[in-house]
Amino acid sequence: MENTVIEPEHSESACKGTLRPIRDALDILNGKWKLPIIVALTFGEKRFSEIAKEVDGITDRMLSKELQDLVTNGLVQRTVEETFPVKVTYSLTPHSKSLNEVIEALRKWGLLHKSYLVNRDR
Amino acid sequence: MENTVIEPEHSESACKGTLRPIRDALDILNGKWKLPIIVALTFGEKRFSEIAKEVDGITDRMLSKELQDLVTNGLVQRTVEETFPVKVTYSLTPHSKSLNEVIEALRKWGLLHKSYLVNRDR
DNA sequence: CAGCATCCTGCCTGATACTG
DNA sequence: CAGTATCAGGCAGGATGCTG
Repeated sequence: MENTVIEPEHSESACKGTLRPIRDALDILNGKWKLPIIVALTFGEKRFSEIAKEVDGITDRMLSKELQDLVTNGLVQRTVEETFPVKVTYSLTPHSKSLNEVIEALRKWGLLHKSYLVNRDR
Repeated sequence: MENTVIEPEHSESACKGTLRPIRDALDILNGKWKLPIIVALTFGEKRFSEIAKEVDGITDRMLSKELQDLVTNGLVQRTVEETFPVKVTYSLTPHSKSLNEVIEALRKWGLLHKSYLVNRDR
């Protein structure tokens, strides 16, 4: 039988159990750009250059790399239309829609924290 | 609660407006450790070494640095008891409680994503 | 337009040792 | 116990230029 590694009564274990999924999530969403890219795509499918325009300060190199990561992790879909010139569009996958809650929570907290700082430093 | 109306004609502006608070939040919560530290503290105030034990893999140096950041940003409170040896405890500030929603959303998404990967790779 | 190659820099991070 | 000092490595991320 498997060792049951989880003892619910120990708060330390409870803490670590809570931590694991959070670390998992942070590992996928790590870095400065992934969430901003996803947010840009929540407004609809976009082309490479359109995303670059929306996400302030990102370079082509970073955008390229981050998009690859996102595709690999099933968060973004890449579609190539064989026109000329080739038209490549990126869009969110159904699975990435599940990030809405995370994004909304972050957005709200960003606003809250800003107003907190204003009040504190006044 | 009022619907923050999104003007259809300026979808680019709407996107960037949404992006700013998210970038703000990510700037505060950046790095590998800040959220895990905060989560560890949601289970109650803790001493330096206790946090180090809960947050897997963190070094003293990192913990020290990150705690300073968190104190600076008003998310963590540092309390010194002048006993001998000195006892230092860290706890969340009321303001950092507002991160609960973010943390919960991340945790849920971490679990969701893991099950997504399992299904996909099977 | 889409996106990769190259180069470069700073920061994140780790390991070890040390103080009050 | 609660950190800080120092040294060092690696990788994220920025700037620029080039290809199909």
